[in-house]
Amino acid sequence: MFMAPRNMTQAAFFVLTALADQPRHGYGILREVEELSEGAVQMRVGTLYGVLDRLTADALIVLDREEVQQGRLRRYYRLTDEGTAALTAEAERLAAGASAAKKRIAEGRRTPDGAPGTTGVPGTRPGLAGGLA
Amino acid sequence: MFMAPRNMTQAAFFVLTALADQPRHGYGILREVEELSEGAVQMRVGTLYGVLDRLTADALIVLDREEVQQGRLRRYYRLTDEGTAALTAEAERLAAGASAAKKRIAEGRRTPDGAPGTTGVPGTRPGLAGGLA
DNA sequence: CACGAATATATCGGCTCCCGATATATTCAG
DNA sequence: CTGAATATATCGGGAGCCGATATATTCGTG
Repeated sequence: MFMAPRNMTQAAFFVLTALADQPRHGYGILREVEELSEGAVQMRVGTLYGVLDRLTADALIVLDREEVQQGRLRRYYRLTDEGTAALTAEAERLAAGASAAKKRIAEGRRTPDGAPGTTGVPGTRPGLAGGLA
Repeated sequence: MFMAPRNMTQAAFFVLTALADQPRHGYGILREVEELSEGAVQMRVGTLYGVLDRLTADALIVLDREEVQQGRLRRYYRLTDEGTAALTAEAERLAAGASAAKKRIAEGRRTPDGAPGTTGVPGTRPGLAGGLA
């Protein structure tokens, strides 16, 4: 039976993003996530391997190859087609959610003396998929 | 000392978004989240009250008023200024993350025969705050 | 009138998942 | 030799989401 894909966690999202352009190994993912988020996201080692296991189990990533560089093992992972699709969908969902939030904040900022709660005329509801999906 | 705000959960984000334009009560938040996400997000009752408690404890929302409509109690919550700021910041973070992911997906889609792994020339790194923050 | 659905509140146990700490091993700089 | 960086992995605690459950009123249907 088909398992409904539960919401992707933020950690999983950033791991997939780090792997989007090329295969990377665990420690490299850690550095790349920090770099692409400009230091905003600092994923912990303890978080990474759990995420890696789950993404592998869900077939969103696969073990690409294993290399030995200067005596140190490097285990490279890469996105599957399914992983790329999932990342793309998640990116659109995030963008849509962010867009919807911004619109609503702007709505709430309008003159608070206009009989709040009584009118409620939505007219055009923004919604999530506003020009994105 | 300043508490570093731990990452906002998706449930918290959607509750704040639902409250962004006007105060709402618990059950109304549930319906509004489902509506604004076009059915994509169906928050559970068990999730809601935990989120509401945490957001209240973090002073991102406050109890606005209590009404009795047709014998049923309605407990309305509204955003605080801090809550609006947090939601705005989170919306920008989500948009930036989504944007970064899309760019990287596009990068990975380029001709895969160009000596992968050896070059690694970053050139212009997109980063998260690409024209957003 | 009885029943179910919708409205509206709230709690609890289980499960998933993130984080801090910890462990192991090699390379390189001081 | 020592410490930092690189690189792997595991474990326990705690936070947070979900399903189930409970209570109570209103309204529509039979």
